[in-house]
Parts: sequence; structure tokens; C-alpha cells
Amino acid sequence: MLRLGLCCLFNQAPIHFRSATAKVIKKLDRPDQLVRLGELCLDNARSLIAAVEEVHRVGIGAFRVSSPLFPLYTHPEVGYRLEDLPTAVEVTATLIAVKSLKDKYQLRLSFHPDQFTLLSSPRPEVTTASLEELDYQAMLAVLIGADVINIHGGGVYGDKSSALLRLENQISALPEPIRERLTLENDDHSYTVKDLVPVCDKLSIPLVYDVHHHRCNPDGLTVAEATKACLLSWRKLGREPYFHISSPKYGWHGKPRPHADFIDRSDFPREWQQLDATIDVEAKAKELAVLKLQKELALPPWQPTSPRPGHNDTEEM
DNA sequence: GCATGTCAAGTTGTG
DNA sequence: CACAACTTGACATGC
Repeated sequence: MLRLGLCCLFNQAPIHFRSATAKVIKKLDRPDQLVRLGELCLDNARSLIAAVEEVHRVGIGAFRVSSPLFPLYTHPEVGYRLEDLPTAVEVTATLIAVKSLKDKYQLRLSFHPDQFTLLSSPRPEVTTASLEELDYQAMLAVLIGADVINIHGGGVYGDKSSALLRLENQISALPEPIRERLTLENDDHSYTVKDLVPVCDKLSIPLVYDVHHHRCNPDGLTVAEATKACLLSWRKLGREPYFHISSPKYGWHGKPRPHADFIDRSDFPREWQQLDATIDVEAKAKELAVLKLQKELALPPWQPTSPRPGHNDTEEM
């Protein structure tokens, strides 16, 4: 069965994640900073509970958690650790409650660090900051039971093969909580499925296939071929495959950039229809777009199935 | 109240 | 060479 996933935010449901700017936080002394940040983290952890409840309520099977759940966590000047916050105990308990809920509802949770997180840069300070960001997101992933932290290949720096080599070296040295969740995704201007398949193969990590990026940045593979290669990378590991879909706001001619409000039914690959896989829907109308596509594909609302006798769930994260 | 500009970070391609 | 584009929205500021 296919499950469609919602990315980070809601259109209709009154669920919001709070943020703060470093400029404002810096004006406070350290204890006040931690009080303020602690409030934001607790509010956001509670909003995550609400998000998981809402996703379940409307029949969506996966949710991508927004990266700044803990605002400014890895900021070089005002960054902090969970245990430094006055609300640490409550925040932790709330995130563990998220995990119980996602188990109960059989949801899939994931992270997608933004474009600043990349492991191919020749600049050590960029890599250091990225590793710190991955550490942070892995800590959250462990607490809430997310099985995916998905990143792009990063830059090319005029020489793709040495960039890929740096990427491989960094990934193979990752701490286990990150490495066992890390996935690579083809992007819309540098790294294609064709570029990433050998890397994922060598490192035994899965490949997230974004068909919109593939259409913007083709590599000679057909959608069917790219789908097959990506499926294999997940199935070798015994894990549920992961894809992304979106439609361009201004059509396919030229370089399509911004995401449309909804998914155009004809952009959804036929090859995906019968799979057991997660498809994140990247569309501005958020849960409305997920539900509309779900309906157009004649998929039933996602709901937990009763456990099958003899079925062993211990490998689930 | 409401409109508008700002926000930590990297890299690439455009104008 | 500056700046928009990448998953956009929330917040601060100023009227």
C-alpha cells in the first residue's frame, strides 16, 4: 500500500511551529535565553503531538518534521543543548510521547535538513557545521522514532568525482545514529539518481527519489529506471522505500522552480501506483494537497492495521 | 490592528 | 558581481 506524506506544515489545521531570530535572542542574558528557547521548544514539541494527532485524524500516513523544531539549536552563538533548557524534562517526555503516538497510529516520521547541511564541501567549517546539524536532527529522530534523515549531495565545486569522494568519506565516518538514518536524494541541479546510485550502493544507504528534481535535472534514466534503482536501495535493507512528488507552479517549460499548490495527477508516475512505499507530497496546499491526491489515486485513508499473528515488529525504529 | 521587511548557515545559475 | 532560488512561514518593526 502507498502512503502519502505531509511535509512540515498545515494549511487548514491550526497547528503552527514557533521560531526565534538570533538577533532577538542575543539581546538577552544567557539564563533568559534558555528560558525563552525552552518555552519555544516545549511549545513546538506540543505542536508536534498535535501534528501527529491531526495527520492520523485525516488519514495521512507520514509526516516530515520541520528542521527548526528546536529554534537556533546549532547556532554558533546562541546554540544550546536540550539538557540546558529549564523545560528539558518536559520537552523530552513530550517527544517520547510523539514516538508512542506514531507507533500507535503506524505513522512514518522523517527529517529533511535544509540546503546548508551537506557533506561534500571542501571547506572544513561547512562540514563541521553540517555534522553538528545532523547530530541535532539524529537526537530528535531517536526521541520521536523517525527512521529517515534525508540530505542532498551538496555542491560540485567544479569536480564532481572528488566531491563525491568527500561525500562518501564523510558518510562512512558518521556516528551510527545518523548513519543508520541517513539517505541521499537527487536534486534539481547537481546530483542525479545516476550519480548517487553508486554512492548509495557502496555505502549501503538508501536513495530517496524525487521525480520532480529528476524531470528538472535529467540523467538519461527513465522514471521507471530511476524508480527501480531507488526501490532496490531500500529493499536491500529491508526498508520501506521513500519518494518525493511535486508539481511546478508555472509548468514544465523552461526551468520550473516553485512548487504548485496541488499535485497535478498526471505528474504522478504510473510506476508508483502499486508500490509499498512512502511518497512525500511537496505542495503548498499541504494536507489538502495530500488528501486530494490520495483521493485521485483511489487510496483509502491511512489507518493502523491490527498486528498480524506471528508478525515481528522489533526491527521498527 | 495591519502592512512590510527580515531571518544562521551553502551553492549554483541567473540577470 | 549581486542576488534569487532552494520545503516558506513566523516574527519584529513601524505606521
